[in-house]
Amino acid sequence: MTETTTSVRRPDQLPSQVLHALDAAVKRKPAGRKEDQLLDAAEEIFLSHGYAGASVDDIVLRAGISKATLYKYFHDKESLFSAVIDRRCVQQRERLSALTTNASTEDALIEGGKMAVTFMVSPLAQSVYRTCVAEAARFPHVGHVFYLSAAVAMTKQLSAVFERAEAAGDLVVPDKAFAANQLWQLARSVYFYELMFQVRDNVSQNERNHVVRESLEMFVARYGTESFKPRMAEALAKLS
Amino acid sequence: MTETTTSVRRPDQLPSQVLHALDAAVKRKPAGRKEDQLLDAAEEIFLSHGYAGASVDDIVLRAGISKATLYKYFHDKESLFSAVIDRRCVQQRERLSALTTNASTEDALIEGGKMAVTFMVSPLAQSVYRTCVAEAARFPHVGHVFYLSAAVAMTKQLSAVFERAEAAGDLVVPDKAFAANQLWQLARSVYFYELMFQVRDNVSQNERNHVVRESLEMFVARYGTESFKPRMAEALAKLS
DNA sequence: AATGAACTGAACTGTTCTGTTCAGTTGATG
DNA sequence: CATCAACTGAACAGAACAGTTCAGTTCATT
Repeated sequence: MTETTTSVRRPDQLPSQVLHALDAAVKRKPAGRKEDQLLDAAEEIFLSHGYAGASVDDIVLRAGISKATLYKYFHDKESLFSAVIDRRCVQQRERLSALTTNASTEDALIEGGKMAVTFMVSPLAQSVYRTCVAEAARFPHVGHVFYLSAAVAMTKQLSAVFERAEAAGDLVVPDKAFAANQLWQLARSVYFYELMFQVRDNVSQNERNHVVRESLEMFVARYGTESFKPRMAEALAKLS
Repeated sequence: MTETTTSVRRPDQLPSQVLHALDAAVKRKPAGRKEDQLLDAAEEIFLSHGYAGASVDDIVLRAGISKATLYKYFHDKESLFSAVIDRRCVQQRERLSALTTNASTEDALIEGGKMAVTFMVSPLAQSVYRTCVAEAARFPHVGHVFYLSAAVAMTKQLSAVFERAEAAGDLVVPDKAFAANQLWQLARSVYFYELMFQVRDNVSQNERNHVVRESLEMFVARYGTESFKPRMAEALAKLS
C-alpha cells in the first residue's frame, strides 16, 4: 500500500466516528491514492524502459488501474512522463538537502562526500540520471528540472559548507559554485561510470570510501589552507 | 565519398589495366559504399532519436537504399544499432589517441586538457554519450564498447603522460588510472552537464580554457611536485 | 432507495512499427 | 548477348502503439 499524500493524516487515537469522517474525506477526494499508484507504476516503467520503450498499457497494468482513468489524470503520455520526473526530482532534492550543518569542516566534507557517493551509485539515482540524460534532448523541461534538482541543489548545499569553512580559516574558495561542481565531479570518478556502463553492478563500502578519500584529498590540496591540510589528512586516515 | 573498407587498396602508380581489374573488384564487392551510406544514416537517426525512437523506415529513407538491402547487411535493428555504436566508438578512440607525446609536462597537460574539453562539449560526443547512457542498460555491449573507447583509451593516454612526468620529477601519481579518471571528471565540470541538460547550447573558447585551467590547477595541487607547481602556474597563466 | 462521481474492462480506431517477400531493374562481366 | 549478384519499390503480415468510447460497476453521500 502506498501512503496517501493527502494532507489529511489518520491519527489512530481518534474516536471511530471521526475516523469514518476522515476516511470519507479521503475517499471523496482520493487525490493521491490512485494517482500515486499510477505515478509509482509509471516511474518504474519509464525509468527501466525509457520514454519510447515504455507502453501505456504496461503502466496501467502495473498500476492496476484502467487506461481511461490514466487519461482522466493526465492529458497524454508526455504529461505523465513529466509528472514522474518532476516528482522524483523533488524527492532527490530533498534527499540531498539533508547535509549536516554544525560539524567541523573535515567532518562536514567527509559526511557530504559519503552521502554524495552513496547517492550516486544507488540504483534509483542511476536510473533517474540515465533517463534524464536520454530524454533531455527531446524534453528540455526534463533536463532543466533534473539540473535544478541535482546541480543547483548540490551547489547551494556545498557552498554553505565552504562559506563556514572559509570563516573558520580552513578553506579558501574563490568561486564556490564552480568548486562545488568540481567536488561533485570528483565523487563520480570511476565507479559511477562503471555502473552506468554496465562494467560492474555494485560498489563496496571500501570502494565508496576510497573515492571519498581521494576526492577530498585532491579538493583540499587545491582549496585547503596550510593549517587545515594536516587536520583533513588525519580525518581521512581514520576513514576505514 | 567515404573510403571503402575493402582490403584492396588502389595504388596510383599501377598500369591502367590493373586499375580496371581493381575497380571491378571494388564494385563487385562494394563492401562499404552502400554499407557506409547505411551506417551514416543510421548513426544520424539513432543518435538523435535514440534506439526505440528511431524507425528503420526513416533510416533507409535517409540512406537512400531499400529496406530489403538493409536486412541483407544486418540481421535486425539491434545489429545495426550495435554496428553504429561500434564504428563511432572506434572513431572516438582514434580521435582521443592523437595526444602529443614529446612536449614538456605542462604543455602535454594543457594540450590534453584542451583536447578533452573540446571533445566533451562537441555535439557529436554529447550525442554519443547520451545514446550510450540511454541504452547501456538494455544493451550491455553498447555500454562496454563505449567504456572501452572513452574511459580505457583515455586512461592509457593519460597514464603515459603521467609516467613521463614522474620520470621528469614533475608529478607523483601513485594510482595513474584513478588519477586519469579524476582529471577526466574535472574536465567535465559545469559546462558538460549544462549542455547535456539543455541549460545552455554552446561553450565559448574562454569557458573551455577556464575549465582546463581550473582542472589542471587542482590536479597539480594534488599530484604535482613542489618544483613543478610554479612552472605549471606560469604555463596556466599564459592560457588566455 | 436514489444520486452522482470515480472507476472499470473491453472493444475499437487509426497509426506506426519491424521484418518478409517478390517481381523486376541495374550494371558490370565473361 | 547472356549471366549473375546487388539492389529496388512496393506491398504485405502481424504486432504494438496512443488514445477514445461506452455500457456497466462500485460506493459514499443524501
